[in-house]
Amino acid sequence: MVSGKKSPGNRPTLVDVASRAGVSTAVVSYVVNNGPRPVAPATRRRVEAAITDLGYRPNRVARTLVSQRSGTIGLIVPNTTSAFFTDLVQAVEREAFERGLLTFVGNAQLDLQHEQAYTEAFVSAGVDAVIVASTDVAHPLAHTGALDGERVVWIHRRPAGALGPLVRGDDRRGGQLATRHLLALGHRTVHCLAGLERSGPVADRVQGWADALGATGEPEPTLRSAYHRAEAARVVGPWLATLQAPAALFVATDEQAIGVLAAAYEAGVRVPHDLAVVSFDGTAAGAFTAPSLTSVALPMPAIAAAAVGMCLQATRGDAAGTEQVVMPVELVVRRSCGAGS
Amino acid sequence: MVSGKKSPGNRPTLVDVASRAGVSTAVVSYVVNNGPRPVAPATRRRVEAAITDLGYRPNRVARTLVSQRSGTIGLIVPNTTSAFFTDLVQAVEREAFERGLLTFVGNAQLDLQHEQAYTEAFVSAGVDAVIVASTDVAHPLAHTGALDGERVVWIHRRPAGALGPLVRGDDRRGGQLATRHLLALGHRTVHCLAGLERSGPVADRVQGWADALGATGEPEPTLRSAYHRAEAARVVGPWLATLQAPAALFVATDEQAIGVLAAAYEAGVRVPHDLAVVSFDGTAAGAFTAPSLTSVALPMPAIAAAAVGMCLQATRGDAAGTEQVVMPVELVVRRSCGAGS
DNA sequence: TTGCAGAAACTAAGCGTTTAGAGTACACAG
DNA sequence: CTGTGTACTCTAAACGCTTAGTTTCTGCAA
Repeated sequence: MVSGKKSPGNRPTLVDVASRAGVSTAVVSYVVNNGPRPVAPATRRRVEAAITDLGYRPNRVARTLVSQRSGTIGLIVPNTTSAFFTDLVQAVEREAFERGLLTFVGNAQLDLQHEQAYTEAFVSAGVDAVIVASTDVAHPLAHTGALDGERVVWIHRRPAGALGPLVRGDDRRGGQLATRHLLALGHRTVHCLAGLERSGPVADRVQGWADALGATGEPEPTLRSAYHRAEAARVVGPWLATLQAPAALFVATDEQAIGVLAAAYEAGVRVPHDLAVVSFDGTAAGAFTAPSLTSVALPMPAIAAAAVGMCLQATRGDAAGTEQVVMPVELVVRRSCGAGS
Repeated sequence: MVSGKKSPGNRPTLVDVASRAGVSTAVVSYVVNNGPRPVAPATRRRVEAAITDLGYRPNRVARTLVSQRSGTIGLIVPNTTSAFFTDLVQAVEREAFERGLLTFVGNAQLDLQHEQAYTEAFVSAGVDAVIVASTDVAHPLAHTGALDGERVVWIHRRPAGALGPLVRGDDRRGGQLATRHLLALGHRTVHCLAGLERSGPVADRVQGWADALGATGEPEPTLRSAYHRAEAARVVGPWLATLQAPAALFVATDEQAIGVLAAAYEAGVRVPHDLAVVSFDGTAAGAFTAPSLTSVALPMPAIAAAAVGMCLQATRGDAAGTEQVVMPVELVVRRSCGAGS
């Protein structure tokens, strides 16, 4: 260690740039940030030259510490592998990057403990906001106040008692759309594979299904399964064995529909010939199943844009606690319903 | 603003805890970190009480700034949606969380500019290491020295001239395994859908295919496509139209195989009856296609564990620049090859 | 020449931690 | 009673950056 202050391998800092350009660190900061104060053109050029020469890159950590803004957001999803969340992560991360934000991704693994752990970890990591697609039950942090003063944007559903804007799709209308489409194709009735809970976005879709069937009271879906393909396949298998073809089935999520397709293939049930299927989400995965899925599509890029936009809005803790954006849905017709081109 | 120092909404800091416990911040730090110095049991209890009362959570940002360790890693993948990388992100993030690390995910969008931007952003965000599954071409930062002194772990392939340990699967052997399996099933020959490049992990798989066929010289696959399902479907479509059934096809990645299955369905080519398919990666997605994919599986959890482990190892810049871990592969037999149970 | 405004640059106080170095208090041997 | 450990605890200097508050320097009017 002969060198003066620090081992030469270290990244250059503001001080290095300042001394090389013969100015104070303040000036360097001003030019780096196109700062709050003006810098003379000649000085600016000298600083820029020093920055280039040294290969200086601002240290986000230090910047975050003092400015209280990190340029990062956290995204928490129930899992990373199901079709919908894969698309969501992709869309959010992309949108964020375009706006100069880095994304932390947290996989709650369908577990509230994890969801909580991630939320806290992200906050302590200084994220400017966290986007939560909550596991479909009451969010544990909504009540503890651990989120107070933090900017939280909810996607899909906002747990009871939680604060922060919500971005969601028009689930009920989507359910109607899907069901009516199958009805219009000549099916006398439409079955439904729903999720496990009685409320929340997926329940709304099921409600839409019931609406279209003219049902009243609490809808009772034909089948229920957790939101992953394996479980959906398992649940639908026995049902397929006793199927009176032709039949029609509305599946509440693409993820489950992928399981249904797999089970149908195994059971020798031909889709759409014996069983017409329409699902919900409009995921990328659904476009390349065999057969491809007719699905009610959520405008994922718009959802991501809205959510990320809300992360940037105003300062934390503003009163807009109950803001809500409902995104329009659209039926994308492919093969699985039997009407595909 | 009547309150003493700061608005009460702010999170408590070390100073708050210290003053409430009647100790210095150093002591608080020692108990929080089970620190480098001992703390008397009674004092420790007082500090712990203060922490609980105040709901204190250490600020990762400040901690990172001084300790130069952030407890975060960055993961950069060419895209987030294809089957393999979905599984990789999932596995790495999970492994990291279990070791107390947070994960930044960067989607290079198959673009080197993005890959570079993410790498720099992650480094400036203070990640302890970055795991890169590089877009399959020369990595732009490998040469600029921008990564010097940073801990980088490569997955899948290490660009020429790059430093840092590599974790990869036994691609060539996997290609042999897949091809031999099809041969053993009675096929006289096996076709191959490869990737676009002539070298790298996927090229190794193709080499394995050629090995099994007893070919010599540079292997010439039947078809080539980019690594996404849409492109694979497009490329394989015309070929399917002229297919002499029964035939056998080795597809270099699950992602492409999903496209092949979709195209086959569209073309009325029955898999495995008319076309036996074996692919490579062993992704979760491949288990629920119709038909399910027989695939050479990479041990994803082990790969993630190895990669994350290497992130933690030693300090940055150690000499282990060319370390390499080759993971064993295993043929998972399902339906698409025609031998499935 | 003096005074003053405005522009540009500098100084220094943090942001919330970690951690060497420097006490302090007490127990016990001499 | 003094000297020397031992066992904690405290003080204060970073970490790299942002940004008020202040100073310095010009140019120009009077």
